[in-house]
Amino acid sequence: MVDTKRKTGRLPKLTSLESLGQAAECLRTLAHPHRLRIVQMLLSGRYTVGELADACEIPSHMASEHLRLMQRCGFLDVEKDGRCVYYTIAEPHLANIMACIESRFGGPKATRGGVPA
Amino acid sequence: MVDTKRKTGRLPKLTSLESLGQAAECLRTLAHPHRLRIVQMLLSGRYTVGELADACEIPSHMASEHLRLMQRCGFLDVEKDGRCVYYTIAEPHLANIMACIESRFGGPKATRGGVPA
DNA sequence: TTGACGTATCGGAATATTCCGATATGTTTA
DNA sequence: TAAACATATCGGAATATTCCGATACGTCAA
Repeated sequence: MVDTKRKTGRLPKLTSLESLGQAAECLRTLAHPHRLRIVQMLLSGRYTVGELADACEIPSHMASEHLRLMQRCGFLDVEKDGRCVYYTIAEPHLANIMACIESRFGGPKATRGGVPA
Repeated sequence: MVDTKRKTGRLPKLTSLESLGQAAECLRTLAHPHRLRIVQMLLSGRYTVGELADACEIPSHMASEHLRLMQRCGFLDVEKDGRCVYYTIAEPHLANIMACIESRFGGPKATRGGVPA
């Protein structure tokens, strides 16, 4: 049996497992190099599917799938203009998380496993 | 062909896809409710495998697997004492990312999809 | 209308992840 | 020594993810 009160009183304030499940879902949605680049692009303005696909060096129908995924979980908004579709950031917390990521992985050089100089 | 200079000069400073790949790997490692809870616990001190397993309401051999995963990618450090194994945070950036996550999902109530009141 | 273009969707193969039971290792106590 | 304990590892089933080709949809120009 799980004994959660074996040593009560010393535990930190824990986020509920349900909320952590939602957080994990969001992190999984973000956890892809092309989707991270898309978010990084969109944090500086709006772009079309084709522009984002070029920036990620992938065919546009794959960019479209990534964008749909991120839109469905509330990260992005859509705006149609003629035959172009513009995506924008909808979830403001993405700026914070991206800042965390860039502070650790930001440099153009990889610095694999170490802290950027 | 990918034409990256179709509209030069307006792109934001982009992190290399290689670095974003590493970032995505780290995010995937973090993207699990039990692992998030483990990190949240360890940010307040050191705990044994059994204590972390109890906090996650999982059998300890599963906590052990999560811990090994996070240790292998440099998130955690290990310290043996008798027959107990204590884990601690090794990657200081985890505090930042966890703060981002808590600012969005922090409340004990789920507030599914909305911002905590 | 036709054709080109930008975007979106579908189906399937390859791969990765999660979870669990069984079992193994090392440590302490009797 | 044997037994109990804490932790770790292995093998496999169920599930999820990623990627790709093919194709469909809506819009615009000729």
